[in-house]
Amino acid sequence: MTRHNERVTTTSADSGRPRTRAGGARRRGKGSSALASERREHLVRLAAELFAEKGFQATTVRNIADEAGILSGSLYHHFDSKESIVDEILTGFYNEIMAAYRAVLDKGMNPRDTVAGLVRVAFGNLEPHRAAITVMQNDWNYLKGMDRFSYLIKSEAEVEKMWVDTLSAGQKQGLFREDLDPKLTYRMIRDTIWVAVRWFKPGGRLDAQGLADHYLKVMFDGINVH
Amino acid sequence: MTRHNERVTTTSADSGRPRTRAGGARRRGKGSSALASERREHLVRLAAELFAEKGFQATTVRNIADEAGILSGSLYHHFDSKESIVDEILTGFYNEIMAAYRAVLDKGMNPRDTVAGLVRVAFGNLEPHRAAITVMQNDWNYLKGMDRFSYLIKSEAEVEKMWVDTLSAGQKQGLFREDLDPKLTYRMIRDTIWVAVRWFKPGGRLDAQGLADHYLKVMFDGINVH
Amino acid sequence: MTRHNERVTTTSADSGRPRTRAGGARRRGKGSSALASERREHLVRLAAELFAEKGFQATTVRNIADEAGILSGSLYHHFDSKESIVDEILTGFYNEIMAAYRAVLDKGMNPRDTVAGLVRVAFGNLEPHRAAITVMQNDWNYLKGMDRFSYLIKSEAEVEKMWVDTLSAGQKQGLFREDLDPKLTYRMIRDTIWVAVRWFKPGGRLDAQGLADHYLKVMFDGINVH
Amino acid sequence: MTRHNERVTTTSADSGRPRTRAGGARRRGKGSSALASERREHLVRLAAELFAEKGFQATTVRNIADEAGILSGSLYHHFDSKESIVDEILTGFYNEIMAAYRAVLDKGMNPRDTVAGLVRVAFGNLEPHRAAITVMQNDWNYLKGMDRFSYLIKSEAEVEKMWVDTLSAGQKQGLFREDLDPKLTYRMIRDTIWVAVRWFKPGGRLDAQGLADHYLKVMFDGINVH
DNA sequence: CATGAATGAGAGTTCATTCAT
DNA sequence: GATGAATGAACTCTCATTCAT
Repeated sequence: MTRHNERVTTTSADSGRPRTRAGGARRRGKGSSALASERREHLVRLAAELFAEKGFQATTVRNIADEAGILSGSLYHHFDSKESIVDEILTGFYNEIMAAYRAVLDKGMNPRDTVAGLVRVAFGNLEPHRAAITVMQNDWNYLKGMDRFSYLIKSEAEVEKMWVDTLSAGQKQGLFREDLDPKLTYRMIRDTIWVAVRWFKPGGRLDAQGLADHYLKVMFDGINVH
Repeated sequence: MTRHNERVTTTSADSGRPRTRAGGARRRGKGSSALASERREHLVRLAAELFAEKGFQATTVRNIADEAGILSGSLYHHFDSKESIVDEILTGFYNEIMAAYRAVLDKGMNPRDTVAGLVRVAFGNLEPHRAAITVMQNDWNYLKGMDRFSYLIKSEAEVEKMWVDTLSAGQKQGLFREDLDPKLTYRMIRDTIWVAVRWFKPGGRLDAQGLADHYLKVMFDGINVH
Repeated sequence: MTRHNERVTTTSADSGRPRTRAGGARRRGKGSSALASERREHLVRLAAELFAEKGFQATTVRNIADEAGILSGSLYHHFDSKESIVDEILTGFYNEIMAAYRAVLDKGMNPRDTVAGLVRVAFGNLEPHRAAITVMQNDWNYLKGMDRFSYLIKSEAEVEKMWVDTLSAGQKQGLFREDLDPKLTYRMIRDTIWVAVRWFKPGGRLDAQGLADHYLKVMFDGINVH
Repeated sequence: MTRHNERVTTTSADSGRPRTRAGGARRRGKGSSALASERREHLVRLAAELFAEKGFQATTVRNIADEAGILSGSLYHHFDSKESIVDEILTGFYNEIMAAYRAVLDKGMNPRDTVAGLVRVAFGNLEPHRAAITVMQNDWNYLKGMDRFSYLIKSEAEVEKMWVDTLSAGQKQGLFREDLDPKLTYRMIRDTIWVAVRWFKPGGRLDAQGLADHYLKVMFDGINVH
């Protein structure tokens, strides 16, 4: 359970991604396991901050180790590799947001309320998953080249389908304008939300839900006076 | 004329940024200058493509040299450093877009048309400056830490002022809704436009101006049916 | 305790010289420290030999690593840079000799005996600090250009003061000829001693103290028969 | 006559040192030859200044070319290599000083006056050959490793013989103290003179001959009051 | 004679990773 | 679990030198 590189993706079968050093015998009592897990999560959080601040490539494993007060080699007791750390960060984010998105859809609301719900979910993740989202924004171009992260592409495709279906349904029901390209519209909405992570400061003038409200206003009715 | 590190920033006084190796006597005839400049620009374009594709850090100078069919050391005949190449890319982009933005403002149109004009300028740069914009999107977090690129921050501030002033004027004239935060709105608009570079493919279904039209519709009137 | 770049200069306050990579948390037990220090000193000695033999610039870090039987990159586990190695070499030498000089002065002998004492101290360092002195003689011109080594200039000034004061006092007391320029005389003495490192071979006909005796004879009474 | 790498050593047969590119046909009218020679000498002087200031290794051919207002490649119209430039500098110095030393010996004076003459010759070269002497002092360790400069070692041996013979003769004639080692004494004298180049400033309080006088006083009679 | 572009070897340095203790 | 030493590959950059124009 606390093996290296653990990732539970609820969406895709965890097929075929490599799992280095997996075979070794590693059993432990329950108590220490929990402690180990805590330590591990702590390290992941430290790493996430650094990745967000300086970028994945620019962050060295020594940076992370320094922050944790250990030597860089010692990190390899907890993680297979630098990649597996960022993997853990992103997986955590994706698991949560996918579940939240599905919960919105499962409510079976009308398309307008569904869209509002999805937007609120996204903005709601801005604070708790700030680091993961920042990494996605800044380092996606680099990470996407690695087989290991192909699951992100799959999840992204699933999210796109959720949105496009909802937007199209909204058009059919006369809620949304007919002259919009659902795919294009989705992309704009998505990007606008996530990119906010670059300047959003928790504890600033507006909190995440205030931002969501502001954004929904513009998105639904535009900036013009009608 | 063909000195290393040449950059003409129309905005900021070019004060104090280092100009390596420039000191020596270097005067030249005339004809060769144009040829040298062509070669140089060719190399810059090659580098821009690679930076856009793989990221600034992940692109090695050998990658660039390989692409140009020369050895990595030979690049240093044309450029001081890897940084000075990306500098040239970004400066070219900023010089052009700043001039275009100012031209829009100088027309003295009403705020709505001005906003439309600014948006069209931005989308219009998506194709010719695709690489530069991609680098800005993906590597900004890394580049911003370097003194050398502080001019980008200055330019960015100037652009923000253009937008915020225009949006505020529009609100005063009753063109834009009063309940919008101009600064927040600007940021959303800005990010939404630039981030499009990630998926925009020249020669696709919509060209840049088609995108601009689509975007202006949503921005001005929202996705709702009124 | 075993941090990189450690240097204890007893003369100058260690103000403001950079201490790369030092920031991270780094605390240690005790026993290993001594071993680490031994390894480090061994490497410093190897490097010193090479610097003395081939010059600082002409000695590559790969040369040093080869001599130590490791890879060049591994040196950076122990030292920040090539410069920090030579720094360590020179600091060790300066700390020792400054202390020895001060000890001579603290005895409060008459100027003639003091001068003799200083000369003997200098010659006495020829063997144990042969490499450092050689580097000072051959590479000073290069090293003096670096901020990092400004402490050498300060120490040198302090030494000059010791000598000039002693020589002047000797003149006042009628021990040394009045028609000598103390500063000029000091420089001649100093250079004559240190430059001997170029041909002095430990285990040769004369040992360092034999040399000192020979030199003192010439210095005090000249080569003429009186 | 104006071929690359020209060196006329009056001492040693110019045996076997490589002469790159020597074969090529290169004839010229007398007038242009003189001009070329002037240009060449100018470049050598520029290079000598730089070598003296920064050291041979630390001076790049670009440094030299910059100083001359040309491109680095253009230097190779005048010289085979960086080494051949320093060779020219040192050869010029050695030719002159060897001739001057021999002239002193040829006067057949008594050993004391001969020693004084040799010392004055040496100090007299401090100003006109400051750069060459500086290079010898600072870069000798590096240059001595190259076959090309073996002639320096030969000349040095010849000079040593001149001195040692003179000092020994002086001892036999009862002019110099018996308890001195001639070889050791010679080395001290030699080093003390040349090393003065490090701090000797033309136009300072003492000119070269003033320095020589000061030095001869100390050397002959010591610093003690008798 | 000079230019300008390129070569090719090698420099110092970085860094993810391994592993015996 | 952690240390500390090391690996090995790669990186940016430098520089003497060559040569077609």
